[in-house]
Amino acid sequence: MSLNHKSPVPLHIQAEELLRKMIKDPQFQNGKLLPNEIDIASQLAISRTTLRQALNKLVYEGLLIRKKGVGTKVADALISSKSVNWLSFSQEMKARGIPIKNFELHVSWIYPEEHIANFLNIKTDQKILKLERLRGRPEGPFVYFVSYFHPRTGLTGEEDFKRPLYDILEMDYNIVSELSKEEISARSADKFIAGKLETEVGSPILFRKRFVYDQAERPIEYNLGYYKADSFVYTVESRRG
Amino acid sequence: MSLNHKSPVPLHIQAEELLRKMIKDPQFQNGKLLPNEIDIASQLAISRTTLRQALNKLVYEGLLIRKKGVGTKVADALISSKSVNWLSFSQEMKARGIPIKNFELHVSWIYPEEHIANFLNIKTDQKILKLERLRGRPEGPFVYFVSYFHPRTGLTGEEDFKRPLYDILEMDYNIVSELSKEEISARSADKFIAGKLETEVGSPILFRKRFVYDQAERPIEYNLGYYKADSFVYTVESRRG
DNA sequence: ATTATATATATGTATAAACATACTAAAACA
DNA sequence: TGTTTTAGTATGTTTATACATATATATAAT
Repeated sequence: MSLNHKSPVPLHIQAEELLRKMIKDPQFQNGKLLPNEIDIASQLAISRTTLRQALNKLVYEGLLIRKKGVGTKVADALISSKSVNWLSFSQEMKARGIPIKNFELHVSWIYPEEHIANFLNIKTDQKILKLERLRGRPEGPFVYFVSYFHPRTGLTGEEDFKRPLYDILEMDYNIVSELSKEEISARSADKFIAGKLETEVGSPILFRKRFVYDQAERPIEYNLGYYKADSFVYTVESRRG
Repeated sequence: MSLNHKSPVPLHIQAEELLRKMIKDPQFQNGKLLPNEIDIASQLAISRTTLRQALNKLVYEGLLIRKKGVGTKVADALISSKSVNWLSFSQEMKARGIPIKNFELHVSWIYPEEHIANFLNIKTDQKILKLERLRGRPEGPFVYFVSYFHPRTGLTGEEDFKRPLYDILEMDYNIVSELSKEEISARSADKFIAGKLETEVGSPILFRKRFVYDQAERPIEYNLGYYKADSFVYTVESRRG
C-alpha cells in the first residue's frame, strides 16, 4: 500500500483516492479510528501536510470526521444528501461504500399527466419516458423513485429498452444538469408506497419532489422520491451571502 | 486592512472572513482578478500557505475560481447554491403573507443535556437559555420550536425575562449568523408533539435539526423544529459548480 | 509579418519543522 | 476511594522554502 512518486498525478490526489478506498473497509466502519496522520503519512512516504490536503477534502465532503486530541473516523453511514455536493444517489452511496441493491426497475413510455407536462413544457399527447426504481440496501428497499424525462434528454424510452439493464440503472451519472429545485416534505405511507418500501401504511415518509433543469434552465426531469423515514436524513448547509 | 495576530481566532479563518467581504466589492465583480497570493499574504502579514487555506475553502464553495498561471477571480455571482432559504421562520411566513399566531412561549434557563453542550462547546454545569415556541396560523399551531442558545449570544435568559414579550418573539431577526447546517428528516409524532400540534400520535412530522454558527464558525444556536407534515414544505435550490 | 523562443508571473505541489490545543488515560495525591 | 496532576497522543495552526507547471507577454529568429 503505497503511492507512485514518479506519477504525474499529484501525491495528494493519489492519497485521496487511496483514502476513499480505505474508508470503505469494514475495519473502519463502526466508528473505529483511522491510523493517525503521522503514521499514514510515513506509511505512504509523504509529508503530513500533503496527507492533510487529501484528508481535508474528505472531511469537507462529510465522509470523515476529525476531532482534535482524538483522531479521525469515518462518518456514520447514514444516508444524507448534501445539496452542496450535488452527488447523485448512486455516487453518494458508492462514496460511502454502501452497497446498493436495485429491487425493481420499471421503464415505461407514457402520456404525461397535466401537471407534469406543464412543468416539462410539453403537450400531453406526446409520450415521454417514465422510470420507476425501487432501491435500498441488501436488507431491504428504502427509497422509491419515479422520474419523468423531457424528450430532449434523448431518453425517449424506445432506445432505452434496448440498452442493457445495468446501463439504465446507472443513468443518473449521465444526466448532466445545472439547476435543481427541490421540495421536501413529510407524509404518511399510503398502501402503494408502504407496499413498495415494505413498511406499514401510515408510517412516516420523507417525500422529495425534484425539478431538474439543464444549462439553459429548461426543464429536463421531474423526479419524485419516497424515502423511508428511519433511513434518510436530508442535510443542508447554507451561508448568508 | 489587516488581521489580528493576537486573536484566538486562527489566521486562516480571519483571512477567510476578510476574503468573503473583499469579494463582495464591486471592484472584483466583473471577472477582474484578485491580487496574487503572495501579495495578499504579505499584505495580511501571513504566509502564503495560511492564505491558501482560506482561499481553498472559498474555492471549494465555488465562490472563487483559480487558474494556474493566470490568477484568482470571483466566480459569477449567481445565486449561490448555499444561500438557499436563509429566511428565518418569521421572515419566511411574512414573505408568504401568512399571519402568524404565537400560541405558546416558554423561556427557561436550563443545564444543557450532554449532546447539546457538546455542540455548543460548553460544559453541562453552565446554564443556558432554552426557548420553546409553538406557532402557527390562526386556525391552529403547525410548528413547535425548541432552541438552545450559547451564552455568547448575550441571551442569557435572565435579561430576556425583563424584555417585552414581543421583543423575544421577534428575536430570530436579531441573531445575525453566518453558517448553518440543517438535517431534515421525517418522523411520527409522539404524544408530546402530537399534543402540542393538536394532531394525532403517529401522524407524520417534518423534523428539522438546525446547527447555527457565527462568523467565526463558532456554534451559537441549536434548534429543533417539528412541523406538521401537511402544512410545511422545505424547498432547496441548488446549482452545480 | 509570422513564428519560435525566452521570460516573467501566478498558481500548484511538496517538505520539514515547530508549537498550540483538545482530549485521554495513567500516576500521584488527598 | 475519589480527585487532581501530569504525561502522552492526535489533530490544529503557522511559517519558510523550493521547485513544478500553466499562461501571457515580450523578444528574437525565420
